[in-house]
Amino acid sequence: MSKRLVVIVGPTAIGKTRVAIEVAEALHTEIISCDSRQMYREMRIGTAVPCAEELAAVKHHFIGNLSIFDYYNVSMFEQDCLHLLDRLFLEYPVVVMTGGSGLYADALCNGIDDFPTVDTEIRQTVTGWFQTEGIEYLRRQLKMFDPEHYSKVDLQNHKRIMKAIEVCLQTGRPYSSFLTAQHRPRPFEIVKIALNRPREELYENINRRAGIMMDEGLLEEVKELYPNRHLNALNTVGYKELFAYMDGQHDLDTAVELIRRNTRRYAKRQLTWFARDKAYQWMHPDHIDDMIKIASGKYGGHLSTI
RNA sequence: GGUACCAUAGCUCAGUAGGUAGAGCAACGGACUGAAAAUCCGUGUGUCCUUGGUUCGAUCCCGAGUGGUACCA
Repeated sequence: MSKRLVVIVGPTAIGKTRVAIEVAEALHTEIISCDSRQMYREMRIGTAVPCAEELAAVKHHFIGNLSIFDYYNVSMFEQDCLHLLDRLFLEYPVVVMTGGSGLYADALCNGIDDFPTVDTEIRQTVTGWFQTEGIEYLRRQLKMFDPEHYSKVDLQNHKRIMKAIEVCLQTGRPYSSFLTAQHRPRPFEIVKIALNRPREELYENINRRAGIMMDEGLLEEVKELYPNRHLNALNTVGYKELFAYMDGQHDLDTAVELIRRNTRRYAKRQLTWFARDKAYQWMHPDHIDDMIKIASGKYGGHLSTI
């Protein structure tokens, strides 16, 4: 019998946690989180991880499984998920995946090209080039190492250029030679659902949730993390704005407003990402019964797609 | 009730010696292959309060109205 992965994505604060839990409960299965920040156990309030009650209701994977000091990336997530699914599908015919990190979800659904992990020293070297020589220097290096990628990459985006150079240095091969963009077949069926609601409502949720996080003690969480604020994991909405407040760059009210604005912008970027994949069925988070039907493979009747 | 000032983008405001307008913030759209809640790119979205008048032409000048603010009563 064919196994099925039900992917439920959506912008931050849309209500994914509740939906995923209800669907997973109805199907008596477990949840895989695809959220690049909820993995860090030190970041709980600011990443809105499911509460203890929710975690007790349905077994969740990839929540609080890492430390902010750990190195982790999409490819590792892909592999970890595939291994986990091998195990879960022995027990369950259907597994639910939910989260807001579109790249992570896609890595599991479609696969991602392999290339060697880059040594820390090489990454530091390239980062140093950017800091001391600037982006134009990076562009010249990339043009030399990998003219093909140079012609395609966003030359304004230093991260993209740096990534490519790092791989070139690590392997002695052009970065573009690793890119196949091949869709990797998976030994299970994938059903994709994307949640959305009127923008105004989404923004109300986001604005309200920022206040709730502050009430729950986000500032205290951030204060504990302050000494490590330069770690990548902490370059995150909700944390960076409060670090800036602690540095005296603006007052607390301003910091909270910036968290709200930056979360809104993040939500828009997520929506743009998900919209590109036409396989997603867009649904309102309140239409859980329909989602359970889809998740169970029962497509009959009217579905409240939006 | 009287006098003065104001009315332009979602908000705060600038401006046009009369030729249908622009900043900041907010907002909107897009890209994305191992740091992705990251990173990067693009876009003014407007009955210039309403209505008469002067004018080839009014957001701008004049009158009236409406709404607001301040002061005097």
